[in-house]
Amino acid sequence: MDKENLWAGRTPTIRDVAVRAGVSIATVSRALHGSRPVRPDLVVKVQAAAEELGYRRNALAQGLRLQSSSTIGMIVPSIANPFFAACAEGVEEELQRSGRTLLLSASGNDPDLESRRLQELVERRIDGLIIVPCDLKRSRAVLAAVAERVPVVQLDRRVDHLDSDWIGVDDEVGVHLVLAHLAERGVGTVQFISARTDSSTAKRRLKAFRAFIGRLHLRSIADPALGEFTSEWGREASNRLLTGDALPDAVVCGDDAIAFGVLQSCHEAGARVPSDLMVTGYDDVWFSAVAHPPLTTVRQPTADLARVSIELLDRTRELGAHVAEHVTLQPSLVVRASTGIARPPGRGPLRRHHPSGE
Amino acid sequence: MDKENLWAGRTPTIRDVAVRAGVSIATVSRALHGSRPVRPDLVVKVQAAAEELGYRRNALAQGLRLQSSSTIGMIVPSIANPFFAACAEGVEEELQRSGRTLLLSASGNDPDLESRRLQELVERRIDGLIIVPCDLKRSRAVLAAVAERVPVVQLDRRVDHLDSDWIGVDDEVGVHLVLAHLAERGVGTVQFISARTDSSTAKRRLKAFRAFIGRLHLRSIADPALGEFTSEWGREASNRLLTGDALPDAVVCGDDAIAFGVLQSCHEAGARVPSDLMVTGYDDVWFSAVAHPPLTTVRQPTADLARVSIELLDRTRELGAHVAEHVTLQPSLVVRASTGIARPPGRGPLRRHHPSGE
DNA sequence: CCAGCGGGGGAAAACGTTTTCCACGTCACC
DNA sequence: GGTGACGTGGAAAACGTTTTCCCCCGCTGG
Repeated sequence: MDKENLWAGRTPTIRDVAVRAGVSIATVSRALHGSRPVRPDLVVKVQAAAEELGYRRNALAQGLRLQSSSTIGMIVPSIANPFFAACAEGVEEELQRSGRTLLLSASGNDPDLESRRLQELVERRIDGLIIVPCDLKRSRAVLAAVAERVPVVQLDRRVDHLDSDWIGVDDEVGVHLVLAHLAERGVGTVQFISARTDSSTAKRRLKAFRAFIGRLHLRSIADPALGEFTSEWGREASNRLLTGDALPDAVVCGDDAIAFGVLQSCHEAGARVPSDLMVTGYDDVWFSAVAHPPLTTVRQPTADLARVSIELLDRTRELGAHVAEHVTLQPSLVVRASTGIARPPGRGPLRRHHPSGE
Repeated sequence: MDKENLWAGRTPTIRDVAVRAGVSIATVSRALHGSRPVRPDLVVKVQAAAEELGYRRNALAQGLRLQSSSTIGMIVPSIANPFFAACAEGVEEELQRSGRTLLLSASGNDPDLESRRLQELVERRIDGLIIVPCDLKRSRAVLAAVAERVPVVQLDRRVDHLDSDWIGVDDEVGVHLVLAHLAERGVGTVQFISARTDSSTAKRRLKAFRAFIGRLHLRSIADPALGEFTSEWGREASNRLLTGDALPDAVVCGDDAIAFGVLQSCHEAGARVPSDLMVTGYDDVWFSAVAHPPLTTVRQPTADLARVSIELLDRTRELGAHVAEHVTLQPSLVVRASTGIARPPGRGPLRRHHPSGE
């Protein structure tokens, strides 16, 4: 087999199809897209020729001509963060329905990196941008510049004072759901462990926390511990807490990753969750359900977030520049064992199978 | 003067820069890329003009002309699976160094979907493809066709009988590490919970498991339970196991997600890990470290996998078609508490802080 | 002083599409 | 039977680059 040839061989173009079908390239284009009527027999011939040659449109050329790459760019702080991964997966899935593809970049929570990748995407002539801006302030300038050239939707997080579409969930409600639930469970004292307020979500959750504890007659035993949205930080902050001389009834975490760190720290220190200490997360990433104990957390509807992101993008595309739209979805509380009743003790001895007779 | 043109939202082209700098477009191109010497004063002028206009190259046009999109396509079964997410993040990071970007798609473990997304990527004229083929057999045909047009690297999984580069880790060694470790810890009986052998990794791990248990004097109490690489399946299989009338000393899981499901099931049934039952995972995704108990697992070096993938791609690009290369990296065992000694009991009563005086 | 050469700028030809024209038949209608 | 109208195919012009030529100019060496 002449693999050699094929490697060297040009991939077939619309011109090759035209020759083979004995028509002009214009006719080929029209036959394949139906953009104008073509005699039925020619359509058949063209399709046959395309099929035989294994013709595939060149999306670059098409994009150049059409001034639209049918490509959407997305920038998230980290792909490995399962919340963002879920959003990205949702977006990707949604895009496939309209034959578009996803250009995915990670900013690593670094505004400079973020800005560079943004430029990259603009150069690729993306038709729209979905971004989880990493920094409340420092992401603003570049993003503003980009927003003048291409439709932009901010997802989850947002920057200050930028007139751009945004889609996210209501952090006030989310935090309120958690705190109200804790209050109902008889919690008196809490500790908030979250991330520094560089991002809008961290900021809003903190603000909401401060606003609601008083109203719900909860008491914070110490200033909120603010670090990063990572399990390492959760572990560290929790360790500090557990070695301190006062323990709250519950630890409220800024996201699930932090909560995992807290849970681990509790296990290591021998603090039992929820009987000694309740723990809550935020995001409802898929494995918060299989944590030990399963985590009470605030669900953000990632599929909806993804869907609406694209709706907003498309609307902006149609309408042209218009007044920015802010869509706020409602979160829901997922109650699991980390704020529930301690699990019942094991039910009697386990039967064990031994290789050679008992 | 065509100030008119420069105005309305049109993003500036190389031609605009040329006009502003008072040179030809050829000179602009050369000045910006240094592809041929240009008089220093002109270089300065061009750069200034480009800067002032906010000029950004049009990657579509460039790609069309250069016959290379400086884009790499990647297809994984699911972005939400943290192992693949880690690989994708590694690839993305690596690509940025050479100014390329990542086109990421998810196949959802469906060969038909996979094939469609593959076509999409080919149309986008990706310079290379990194794929985790979802099905050992059914992914082959399309992939073979694509491999004739564009450099392909299979990552982690691979299809049968395809002459293409592959990079992954040695599953024999990985499984052996786990089993040898268990044997050393005095385990006599084991149960394997993994995924159906539609994928090469599932198949190889199963084969290795079967090959080594005998040699290490372990005994499998039942046929391996084969489902999917999900925590739901782990949970289900484990539930069946725990309600059966025989319990192994250890459960060996095909990946970490399964292991999480198993852990959860154990907690629910009151089986203590590792004292009643040891559990091992595979992949070492980031939160296996914060599971309860932290999971003993096989680490796959995702960053290396990503790096080598791209090296292979680039080499194929340089050399043209060449005999396929298979790179096998070595996994390592990460021993944690899920096969260790049960954690020491809590150290005395915890101090609790109460709102109003103790 | 002239021929040759080298340095460097510009015109123009691709790259593969889509779409606007234009041309050519055929038909219908007066 | 002439003349529009209509239906449909083809030529060609973009889209924004990079790069191959070609040309001009100044220098150098004989």
